[in-house]
Formats: sequence, structure tokens, C-alpha cells
Amino acid sequence: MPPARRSRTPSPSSSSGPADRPALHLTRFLPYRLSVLANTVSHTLAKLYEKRFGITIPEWRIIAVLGGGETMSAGEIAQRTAMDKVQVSRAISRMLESALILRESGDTDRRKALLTLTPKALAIYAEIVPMALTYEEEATDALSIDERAQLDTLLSKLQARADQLAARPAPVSAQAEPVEE
Amino acid sequence: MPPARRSRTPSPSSSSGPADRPALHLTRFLPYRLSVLANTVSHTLAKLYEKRFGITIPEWRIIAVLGGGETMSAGEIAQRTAMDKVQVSRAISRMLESALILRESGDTDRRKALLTLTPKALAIYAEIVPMALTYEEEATDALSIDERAQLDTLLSKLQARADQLAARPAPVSAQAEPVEE
DNA sequence: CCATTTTAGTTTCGTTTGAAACTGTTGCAA
DNA sequence: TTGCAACAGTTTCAAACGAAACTAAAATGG
Repeated sequence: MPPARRSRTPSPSSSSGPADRPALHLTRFLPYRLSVLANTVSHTLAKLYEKRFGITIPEWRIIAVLGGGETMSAGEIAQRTAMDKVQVSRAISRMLESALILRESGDTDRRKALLTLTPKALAIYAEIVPMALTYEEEATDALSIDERAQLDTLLSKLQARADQLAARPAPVSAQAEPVEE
Repeated sequence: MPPARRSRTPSPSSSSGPADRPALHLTRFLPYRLSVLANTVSHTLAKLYEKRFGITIPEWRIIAVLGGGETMSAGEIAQRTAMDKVQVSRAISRMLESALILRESGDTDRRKALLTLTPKALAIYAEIVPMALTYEEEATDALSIDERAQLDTLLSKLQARADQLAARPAPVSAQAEPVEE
């Protein structure tokens, strides 16, 4: 079937009629497409990581940011991985159990715990990074050099805008009023 | 700060040394970027939908595909929304409770239930679609016409490839062996 | 026909999630 | 100082999730 163009501005001339209602095709709707794509990709990688290393995506992210051997606090990890502190806290306790991470409380500030990867986790890092990069390469191997650059630009612009829109307080207009008209 | 280029192929000349290890910066890693972006967008929309209409994203998706007034089965909805049947089933039972959907069992095949939106849901549809399109417009308003076309192309290509990679059975090589060393 | 398999959808169960409450620690200000 | 607000991180609780088991109905085929 043909891609069925969306009718955002049906025609300035027409004054009414059912065709005037703006239509929405889910498969052309950006948030939907992003969600499905990100889901597909994450799910594939999650299975890969789980099968090979027995770790989850949050754990992988932590390994990714600590993989250089640095030490940082849970809060810093949260920032760098775009996860919230609850998620980080839980991932860390799993990693403590599986001896992937080392925690020692800082002496200057006993609230902050200093976290470092164990050699076991560093070994995973060494092996998982090429695996992740290979996946990324495969996912984009149908794209030209130009397209990859475009993708980079577009994702950055969209993320910046999405952050703005997320920060904006809910639009003043309609709030929990019953649907009228 | 400069975009910090990734060193995939550090230098063909060097034979060893710590700098040879492929590095990975999460913020440059496509799956991570997609996940964060999709999350930001979905979260913003979810709050919007919840505040204004008291519905969740799965419910919104169902409304979106039935919004034209069509009738279809749960399975068909699942296909069109890329949700699995469990998710659809649960969303439908919520919608039955809140009188957003009507279910009548088909006479030719009593396994399939025919689902239709109630007028209440159609009213939501009429109001939510412009809202969704406005969000989409705002999210992309920093993009040129060309860039929007590029985005469309890129998302389609990436999704197609991601689907292939997801369908592929896990790579033959390493499976659940412990990391040694 | 009856038995078996397939299909549609629901339920169950264990896990994951996110928001909010909570604990302990530090910084600040009266 | 001590009292209070801010901060780092954990726990709790209820909702949401996914995989697998389950129920019911239709299709298949012997």
C-alpha cells in the first residue's frame, strides 16, 4: 500500500467536512518511530550482553563509564549515564554481588562512595567494547559517510530540543479538564 | 568542549600499548543516544497524555490506530502499534473500565473480539492528535526541510537494519563462557 | 467426524521500574 | 554550638513489564 500522506493542512479553502480532521499515522509519528527503533536496538544489545556476560544494560553503562579505570561516585555515574540514582544504586548493588565493582567510602565526604571496576569487570570491558562497536557498525553499515554525519547532527539537535521541551512546564492551556466540544 | 573523536583505529603503526584498546564514549554510542532520546520524548508525551486525558502511551497508541473509527481485533492492533499482545490485552482492559473502548465478539470467529472506540475516546482522539502533532512539530522545528527528509530516511534505514540484526540468531562465537584471565 | 495443532487472547509469576519516603552526612546560619 | 536545609544514596511500595503457562475457539487431517 502507498505511504498515505498525512493531511496536516488539508486545504485552506474547505470550510468543514470529516476530511478536515488532522489524521495521524503512528508509523510516521516521530516519537513512535524513535521508541520502536530504540527498543529494537536496546533489546538486541541487552540479549547480547546478558548471554555473553550476564549483565544488564544499566550495568553495561556503568562499566562503559568506568572502563577507563577511573573512580567516581554514584551520582557522577548517574549523570554520565543518564540514569537516575535509583537505577544506578540498584545496578551497583548487583555489581557488588557479582564482584564487578569495588566500593569504598570517601574520607572527605562519607556520603559519597568511590566506585571502581574490579579486574573482572575490566576484562568484560575489554571484550564488550569491540562487541558494542561491531553492533553499532552493523547497524549503520547501510549508511553512507554523509548519512552518518547527518545522523549525528540530527540526533544532537533532536536531543537538545527534546530536553528543552521536557524541561518546559506543562503547557498552560488544558489541564485535566474534561474533553469538551 | 570539542566532540572528542573516538579512536576506533588508533594507528596502524603502533604494535601495542594501552592506547590501542578501542575506547567507547557512551555519549557517542548510537544505541545509547537513541535510548536516551526516545526516553526523553516518550516521557514528555506520557506526562502530557496522562495530565490531560489520564491515559498511558499504550492506550494512546490504541486510540491512534482506531481513531478513524475502524474496528479491528486485538491482534491487528498489536501489529499496527508494535506492541505485544500482552501489552495490548492489558491496555484494552483498562480502556474497557474507563469506557474508552467497546468490545464485541465476532460472530464468524468467536476468538477475535472486535474493538471500536467509544465516542468518549473519539473525542480524546480529536483533541490529542493536534497535541501530538504540535509536539512533533516543536521537536523538529530546528530542522530544515532537508533535514526532516534525512531524518525520515535515516530512521527507516536504521529500523530496517535493526530488525534484521534482531532477527539474527545470537552470534555463534562466545556464549556464556566466563570471562577468563 | 474426532483428535491434534494452531490461533486469539488472558492470566500468572517473578522481575523491573519510578516516585516518594527514608537514612545518614555535610554545609550553612542563627 | 545546634538546628535546619541540602545532599548522597537506599529502601519501599505500587504499577508495569515480559515470558511462559493457560483457556477457549477454529482449522487441519486421518
